[in-house]
Amino acid sequence: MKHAIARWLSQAIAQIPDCGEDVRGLTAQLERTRDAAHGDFATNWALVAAPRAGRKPRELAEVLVRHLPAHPLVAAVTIAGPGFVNIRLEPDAYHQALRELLAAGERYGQIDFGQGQRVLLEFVSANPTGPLHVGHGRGAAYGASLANVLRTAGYRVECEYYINDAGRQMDILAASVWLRYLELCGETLTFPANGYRGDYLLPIAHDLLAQAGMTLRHPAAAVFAGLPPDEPDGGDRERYIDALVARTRELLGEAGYARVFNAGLDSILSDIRDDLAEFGVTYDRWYSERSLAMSGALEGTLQTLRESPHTEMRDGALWFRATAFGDEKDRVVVRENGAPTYFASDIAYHLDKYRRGFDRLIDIWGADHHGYVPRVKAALTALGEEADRLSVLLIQFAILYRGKEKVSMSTRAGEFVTLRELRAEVGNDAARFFYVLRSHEQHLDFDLELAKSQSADNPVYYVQYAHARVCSVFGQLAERGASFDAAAADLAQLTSPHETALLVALSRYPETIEAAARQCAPHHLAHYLRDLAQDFHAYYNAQTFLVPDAGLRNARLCLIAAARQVLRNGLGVLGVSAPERM
RNA sequence: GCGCCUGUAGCUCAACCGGACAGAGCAUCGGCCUUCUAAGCCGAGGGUUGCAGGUUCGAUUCCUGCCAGGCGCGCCA
Repeated sequence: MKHAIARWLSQAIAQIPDCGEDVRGLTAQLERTRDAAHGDFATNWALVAAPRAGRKPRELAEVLVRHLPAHPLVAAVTIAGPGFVNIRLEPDAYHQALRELLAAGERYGQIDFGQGQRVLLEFVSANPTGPLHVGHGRGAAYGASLANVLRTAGYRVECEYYINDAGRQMDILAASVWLRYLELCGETLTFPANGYRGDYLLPIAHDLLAQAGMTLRHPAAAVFAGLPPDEPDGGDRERYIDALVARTRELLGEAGYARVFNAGLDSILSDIRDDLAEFGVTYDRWYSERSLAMSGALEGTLQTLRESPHTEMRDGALWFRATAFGDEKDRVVVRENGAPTYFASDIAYHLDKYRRGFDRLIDIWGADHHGYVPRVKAALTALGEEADRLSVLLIQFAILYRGKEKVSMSTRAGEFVTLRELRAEVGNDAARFFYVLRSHEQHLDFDLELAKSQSADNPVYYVQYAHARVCSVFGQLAERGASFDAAAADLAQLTSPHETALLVALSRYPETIEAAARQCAPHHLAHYLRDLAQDFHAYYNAQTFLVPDAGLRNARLCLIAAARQVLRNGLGVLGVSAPERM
């Protein structure tokens, strides 16, 4: 609907004589009016164009109005205020839109904004060193909802999870798994301060013991002999854990080490995968960091960097001159000891993404990684790629509350930490909805009590209840032995304020999808659905739908059937169920 | 110290590329179930958009400077 009006306007503007190209080329900004007295839509074209045309805004507005041809949907065009052009639609415009909505069904809201552009969306990508926590949950809900929003808006989206399965943290995990295994074998040992201490390693160690038996066992004395002191003994926890990792490798040999390493990785990764799948978050591809090394992509990238004028050897390490591309500091890509940094893998990974032919790359990162953005973009620029094709969306932290009380996020307190626990307590629907209720760049206060409450306070139930209520009305209709006949509906009778409000709200759905896609902001959709539910509930309380007059009854049923459709479509995009009864 | 983000009603947050009178929910107060689900509805009060300037027809939005909070500043990932 908005599209049609916008096209009509820009065509008229292009026809206006006595204006420069720059003025005619200005696309009209078309907005919904805030105040019904201003009609349905308003454009500020005359105000924006006036300075460039060297004419007064109101005068320009008059010229525009004179050049607007008649339009079947438009009832009146008026000039108001400093030079707004207000457009009032024919009531029938909304009735037509309602018919189109019902005909489109689950496709209603699918628009061509993205024009089939290919987008690669990478999100969560948490290190597979432990279960996902509530912070990852927000990234998961946001990423999955954004993927759906973009798909609905006409993009071809692929979702990807980058598995950080290389590097020091994974070695520490492997060593931690092995120590737990040794404990099960009967060895007595002191767990390292910097090891992974979580209980989730215990079943992994158990499985390892069940499958490998004692073949990986070494006496604790041999494991710890000659290691530097750990932190509790006045030593350095980092140096200690690195020595322990080296010892683990040495004693287990390549095959044994790989076995322990993979036991940890596979188990944790499949847990993450299941957790996300249960949360309605699925990926087209799980991309392994290790595969970059194995395929030679990493070495290839390093070679290109070495040969480029943008790196230099300094203190035995290979440095990338990031400062030449606007970063604060130069960055190491290959350490003095010959090992590539995480940054090196990340350059290779992003380069690979670019080469896979996407029009646009989107990375969703935790806000604590924001300092990392300039160096990645710098590296891509240095390697001749357009850094602008990559958008890094930073997602702020979620803070859990139980009522007024902040929930401690520390593992030790035994409070909520994992996404799995959160889902178990509040349910997937509430979790998905709450996570995307706020703008991603805003800190999120997540109230567990509210998310669980089955009341009007809870926006999830509020929206779902609207859907269930429509279903219930149709149930009643069937019980009374009547049926719904859209063709018999006399839509012209939908004239009450509640009906008008609902009609307008329904017509706004495609625009909401567009706004959410343009701004990568699924929260617009969540807010829209709440507003739509509100319009429906108000209507429900004010008027009876199942009236004797068949024309009116079917018209009202058309309207609420449309509301149900949009609620279902919108909730689907957010990954929230639309129950038929509650 | 430097860099990025955020300051909007008592609380949590919206405000589409700079638009018309800054909007919701919660909380507070007052009403509505013999009637399609009260997990609902109706009404009321509540604001110097952190502060001070600037840009212009117009600023919550853009610019500058302060103040407050968060995050980041590793040959970690």
